[in-house]
Amino acid sequence: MSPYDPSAFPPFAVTVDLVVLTVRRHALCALAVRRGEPPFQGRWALPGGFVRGDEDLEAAAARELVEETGLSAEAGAADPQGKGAHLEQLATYGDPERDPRMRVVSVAHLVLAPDLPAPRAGGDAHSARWAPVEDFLDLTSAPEEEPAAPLAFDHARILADGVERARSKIEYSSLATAFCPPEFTVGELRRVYEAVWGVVLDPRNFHRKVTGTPGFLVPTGGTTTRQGGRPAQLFRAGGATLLNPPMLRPEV
Amino acid sequence: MSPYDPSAFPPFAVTVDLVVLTVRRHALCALAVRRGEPPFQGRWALPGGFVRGDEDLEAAAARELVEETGLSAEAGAADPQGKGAHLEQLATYGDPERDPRMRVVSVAHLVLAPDLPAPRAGGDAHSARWAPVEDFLDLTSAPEEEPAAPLAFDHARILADGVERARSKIEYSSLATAFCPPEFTVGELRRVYEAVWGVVLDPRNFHRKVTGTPGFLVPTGGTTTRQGGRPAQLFRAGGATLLNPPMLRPEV
DNA sequence: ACAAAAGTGTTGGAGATACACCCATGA
DNA sequence: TCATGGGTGTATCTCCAACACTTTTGT
Repeated sequence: MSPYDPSAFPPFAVTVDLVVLTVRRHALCALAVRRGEPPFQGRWALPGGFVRGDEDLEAAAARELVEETGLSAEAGAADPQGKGAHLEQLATYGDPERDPRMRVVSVAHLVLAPDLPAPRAGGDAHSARWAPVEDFLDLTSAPEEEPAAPLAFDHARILADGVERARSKIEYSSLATAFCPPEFTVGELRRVYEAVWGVVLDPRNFHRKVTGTPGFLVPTGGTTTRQGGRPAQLFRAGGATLLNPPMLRPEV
Repeated sequence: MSPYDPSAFPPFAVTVDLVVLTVRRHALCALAVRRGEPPFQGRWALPGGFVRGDEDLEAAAARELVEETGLSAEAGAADPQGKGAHLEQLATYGDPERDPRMRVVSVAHLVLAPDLPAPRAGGDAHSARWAPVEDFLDLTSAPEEEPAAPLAFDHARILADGVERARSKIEYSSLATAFCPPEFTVGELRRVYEAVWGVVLDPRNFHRKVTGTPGFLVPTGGTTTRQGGRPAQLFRAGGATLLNPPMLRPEV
């Protein structure tokens, strides 16, 4: 079986799919687009598209993100300037039956973004929406408004993997700041943790912990009262990417 | 840009590459095969091969593992029976220039195996060897015997990612047992941690910690003196996959 | 004045490190 | 008897959960 035997490397299509997460109204939400063509026409799906012949995987993910949401992304650690969203590779899905049209291998990417104005539906997408991840994952509970219904293809599985990655990664990295605007308060950061983990945290201990972790937060000097109550200090994300000690998720 | 426009999905070849790790003589070692054909003929590389047209990615990885090493693998958590090695997806590498012949996307997988007899070179591989991972990664230090030289393609990067994954995963999961034979002693498990992390651990505290973590180890009732000294209890891997509390890696 | 959110002090307990000490075997 | 590795006990230290309490705004 020489590697030059054409039958040894059957042709594949390679796509990128995006799990785009944000925190809105105290809930972890994912971006979904409505499919305009078969298969799964009219169903919700993750944004994504084909990788071009001369394009790196990460570049393809960043391009699709811009096309479908208008967001710019920066790979690697959350960028302290807040110019764009965090983007990282998630996992690759290649079940031979996952796309009825042909053999498609999809390299899923995870994007974490601050809360944004309504998503702009661009490119192929006929419409786009944010919805709480439970609407796509807990098919047992019936959501109030339009049920998000099962996602197309194997996208529910991909979304679940992305959510799990985000939940575990904010524990030992400073990635939670990727969900915040460039300047944010400790309370806003705490609400990110509470939404992503689905727990309530003690505000006092949380404050001490994050301000005491070296490199996590740097004060900007400003304050804000946008959450009401006593004015809160504003912070930017610090340079640290790994938190030591990690944030502790309350036991399941 | 309809998805049925042929130019929209240029053909890719999809391969799996394997980072196969084990602990031998108190060192973390990786499996490498010598390439029999260009490009990089004669150079060491990670084992791997093309994914077949009707084959799942994980199945392809397991098949390549058997073909090149004779090892059977079981996906997911380390199998308590010890019938095969642990296998999980690592990451996907798709730089357009990574293979000079054509556009190849490689889905790398991580395999953790107990120490084994000499690897059997099967399939395409002309020869195979275990070598300490430093021989492939620290190109500054000159190894004693044959220098392993830089690995072919982007395999040094893939190996580094696999090693990093193994190092962090044994911290919060029971995966270290995948490096041990089906029945093992606490001391043998400790030597796995020491080799993978490159540290020395206090045997007394380590013993207390692992035997006190629920679900990590289950005693078989037997004992052994194969390490010399006082007979040690034998254990199997317990059902737990996530360790709570995690093992703590001594600070860098 | 009151509600709401920010931030500080204090305390008790869980778990980690460091290390003294004992146990059971082979040579 | 000694070397070797296995295993237990115990003091000290660090960090965390819990919660009382003060501060500073908007209404």
